[in-house]
Amino acid sequence: MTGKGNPTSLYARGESLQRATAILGKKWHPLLLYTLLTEGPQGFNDMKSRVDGISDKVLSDALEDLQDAGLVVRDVVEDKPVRVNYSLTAAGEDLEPIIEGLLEWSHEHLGEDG
Amino acid sequence: MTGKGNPTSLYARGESLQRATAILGKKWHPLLLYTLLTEGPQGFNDMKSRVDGISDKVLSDALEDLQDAGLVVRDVVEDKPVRVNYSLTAAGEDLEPIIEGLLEWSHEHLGEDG
DNA sequence: CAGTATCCAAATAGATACTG
DNA sequence: CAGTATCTATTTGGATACTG
Repeated sequence: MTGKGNPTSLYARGESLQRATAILGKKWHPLLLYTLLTEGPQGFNDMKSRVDGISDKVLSDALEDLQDAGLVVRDVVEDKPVRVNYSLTAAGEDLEPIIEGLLEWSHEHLGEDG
Repeated sequence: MTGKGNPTSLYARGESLQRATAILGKKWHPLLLYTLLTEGPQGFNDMKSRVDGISDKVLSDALEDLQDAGLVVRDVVEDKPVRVNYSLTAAGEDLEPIIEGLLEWSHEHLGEDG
């Protein structure tokens, strides 16, 4: 019980929590981050083929969002054809234990299969 | 690197992740859980006054959703007026380390204030 | 290969008023 | 105290087609 009896700090924590879950709560974001964590830096189509069911537009939007949030970096390799590489920032990598925890919690309490 | 080179297991993990974040990604859920974690079991209006900016309807919907997910239990104490008490299930309590991790991550990477 | 442009459907959240 | 009923606004996600 960390903040017992202190509504102000509860409020401040609420803002932090909401800023964090505004990212992890997007439908595809955790999975995209997890893909980068486990499969390493990769291109647009690599991610698309690994993340089952995502469309071009949604993947594009999601990656942009993750860049804006500072979790992912995009770098363009000027070849022909152009290659683009997505990888995690330190902030993105620091989510690993949280994502693993989520996975474990999900298995324990929501079951292995849907 | 746990699932390297195995798209099938990555896919299975994706489903687990999405079931977990379908809960934690709702705007108010993590904060409601955190309130129950730090302030203990409490009534509807207690939660409402602690969670800044939430409306009756949204709180009501959220609590129902958390019950359906098996994270929160609601019990009615038949007094006059009726008292209702919300508390966490074991599954709800097991989210504590994850929520703390999220909070810590948020402070480190998103800053203390907005 | 790596996306954009449109257009559309569904899901969430919020304001306001009312109830036992 | 503990909600429900409406109605609306906003945010996401998705299908399809096209581009350098």
